[in-house]
Amino acid sequence: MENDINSKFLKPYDPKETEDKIYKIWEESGFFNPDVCIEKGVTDKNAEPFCMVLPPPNVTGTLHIGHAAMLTIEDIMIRYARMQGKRTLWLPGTDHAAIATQSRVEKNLEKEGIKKSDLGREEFLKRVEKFAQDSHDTIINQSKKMGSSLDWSREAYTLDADRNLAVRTAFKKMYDDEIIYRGHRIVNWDPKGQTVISDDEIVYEERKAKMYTFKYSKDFPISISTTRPETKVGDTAVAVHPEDSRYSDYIGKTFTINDFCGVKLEIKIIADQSVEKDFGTGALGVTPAHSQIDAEIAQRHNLPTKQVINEFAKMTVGDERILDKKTTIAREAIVEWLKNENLLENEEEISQNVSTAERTGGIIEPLPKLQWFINVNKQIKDRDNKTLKELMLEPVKNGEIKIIPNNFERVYYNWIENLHDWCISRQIWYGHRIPVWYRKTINNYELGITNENNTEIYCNINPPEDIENWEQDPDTLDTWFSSGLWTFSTLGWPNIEAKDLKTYHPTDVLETGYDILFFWVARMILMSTYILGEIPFKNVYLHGLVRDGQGRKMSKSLGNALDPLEVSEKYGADAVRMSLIIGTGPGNDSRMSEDKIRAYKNYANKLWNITRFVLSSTPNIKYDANFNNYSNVDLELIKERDEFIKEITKEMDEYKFYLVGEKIYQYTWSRFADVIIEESKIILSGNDKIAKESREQFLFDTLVKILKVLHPFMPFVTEEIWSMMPIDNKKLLMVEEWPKSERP
RNA sequence: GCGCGAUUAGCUCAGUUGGUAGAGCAACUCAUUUACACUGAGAAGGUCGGGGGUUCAAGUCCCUCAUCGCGCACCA
Repeated sequence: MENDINSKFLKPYDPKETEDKIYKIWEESGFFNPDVCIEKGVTDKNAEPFCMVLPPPNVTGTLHIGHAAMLTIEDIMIRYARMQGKRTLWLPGTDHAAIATQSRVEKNLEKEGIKKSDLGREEFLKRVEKFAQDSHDTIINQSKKMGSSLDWSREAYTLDADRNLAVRTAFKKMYDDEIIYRGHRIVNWDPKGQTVISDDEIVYEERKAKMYTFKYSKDFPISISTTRPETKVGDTAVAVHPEDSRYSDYIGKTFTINDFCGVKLEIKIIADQSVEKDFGTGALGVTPAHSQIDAEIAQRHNLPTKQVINEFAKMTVGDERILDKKTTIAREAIVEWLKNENLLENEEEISQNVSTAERTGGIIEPLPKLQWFINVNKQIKDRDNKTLKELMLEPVKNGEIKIIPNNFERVYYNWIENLHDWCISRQIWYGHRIPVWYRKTINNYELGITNENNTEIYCNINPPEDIENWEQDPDTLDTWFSSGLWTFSTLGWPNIEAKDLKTYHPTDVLETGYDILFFWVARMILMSTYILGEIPFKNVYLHGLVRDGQGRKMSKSLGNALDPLEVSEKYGADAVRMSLIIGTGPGNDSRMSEDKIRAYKNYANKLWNITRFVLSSTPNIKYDANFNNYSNVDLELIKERDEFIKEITKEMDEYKFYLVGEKIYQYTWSRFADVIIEESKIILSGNDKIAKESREQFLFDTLVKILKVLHPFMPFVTEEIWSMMPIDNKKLLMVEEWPKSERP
């Protein structure tokens, strides 16, 4: 019987006509779900599991090209594992991204002239949820367009009911273990976002600033330097180095300054090791309420704390010159006053790092506030008296968790060494509400302001029964708290008997951008080792940023951003996937250009035409995967091909996808098409029946193998071609077996 | 200040345990309807950032300098 060549091959390959259709076939097959694979007999029920969780994209809009790169790398790993017969799960989800989402919606409302306070908490949250839902739908749709073989039946959201239960359960456990505590400390306050943020959410921006050197008063014996004169109205001490002979006579004395720009100061001279003799005047004005370092000094020396700046970055002391003025205005006023009083000794332009909030851009104001923290230095009984820091460090040090590329291991250690307690409470509305209730009393309860540690506290997974006597903490949790639980909250935890949890945790690979190594990867290790006593994943594969052709960051304002959907529409998702993979080693930034994508679109078509040639040259073939009557010439070619497959299989296992993609490209094009097919024309038109049959089988067999190894990279075109291959009893290509390099 | 990268063809990048410098893209010359013009053949293009060292042998290992990029810390 003659095999009819599909007439589709007479036209160039058209990804537009193909990709949506193919994705639908995959979805309807159910094979994205490992349970279905077992049910339908394509995966052995005792097969080794392989699991990845998708780093949940933020529901702040749409996917960018970086997401497309992430989806591609992960889909390659997943499809490869599935074709190797593993019980393969890739679990999707999205992230509520607390601050990021809330501030996006706030900005949108601002355009309509609406403030969130006008709406109130409930109404505002409805708006955020609507926005989040729309973003979610867009994101899911985009992920499908990229060909991601995610198990949609297990989709999760960091703020849905199951994840909320996980969050409350984790919080309660940490509270009971005294890992979570409430404390009055200097925190990073974002006046723009009106919330506290963690150290990791600070972005340093180098800016020019003026450093002023002056005395508090004419009689004061020591000059000090600062870039923030307005904070000096909150000074309670001047610190000098203990061995600084210039100032030793003054140590221990207290000076009263009756009028420092309208404010009375009591300044004690103290000696502290942390002061550098050679910096500035060698003397440091101590402002305990508005500097982390100063607060530490103040604590060591029992100094009073005097808050002079409020949550709106406005002054709370002084007279009309500074009272209620923004810090920047007050600064000018004080400098002006210093000049008039002849106290200013020096004014110098320096460059300094200004702390800004990652999401709002607001300049951070250190303020003393009562907040919730995770203690990273407390010894934990259930974990061999190790601290969270140690728990995070150990599995990476001893190789239980491998980071690829491994130079990031040192970066990780470096971060842990400098780690302070993690502030987890946020004064925003969109997020997991803190599962803590305070007893209402008549006079001592005002939310978050006068409320002190002596209030009766109830912390539990569920609210107290006599709820009318209690008020829940108004704050929500840092978004990374729920993200930290992601590897197991998505698999059924806190039900520790959940089948998925038992089967798939620890997960195999966590693939994500190196930019969230601390935010996310470290926090997952923290949560998993502490809560479950096991690592969250065995391998961490870090990818870099996708930049434009000139190496610049892609951004809307530069106009160089490539929209993954737009280019997929134009060149096909397969071409976009290939161009995102090739030339991209782990941990390195990569470059993207339309030229590159176009090249891989041509490749898809090349493969299409190779198929056309092979099928039209073998019209009577009865493909036999175990054919053994090969000519000597063909045996040589088989040897070479199988060597090639062996090599790329090894490289797949070493996560060198950028290499494998390129090698398959080269083998198919430069070797198979340009040389082998050209030579075949002579053999196929000749009279040697044996040689002809051998060559037909070889061409067909090699095409089959190319389709298989290429499938993880270019799933759409390979599946489409596969569907038209005259092969008996074939499955979908996505669940076919990855070729073995050894011949029987 | 501490740490991490990078520097190889015009551009983007590979380069395994040290063993005759590789690929893609671009540009150049030729072929002209071929399975495929979303094509084929060919040629060109490199003191591997500089200097020093180890070695029979260094793009690769060691030291040093330079330039670029990044992270963390400091930021009186």
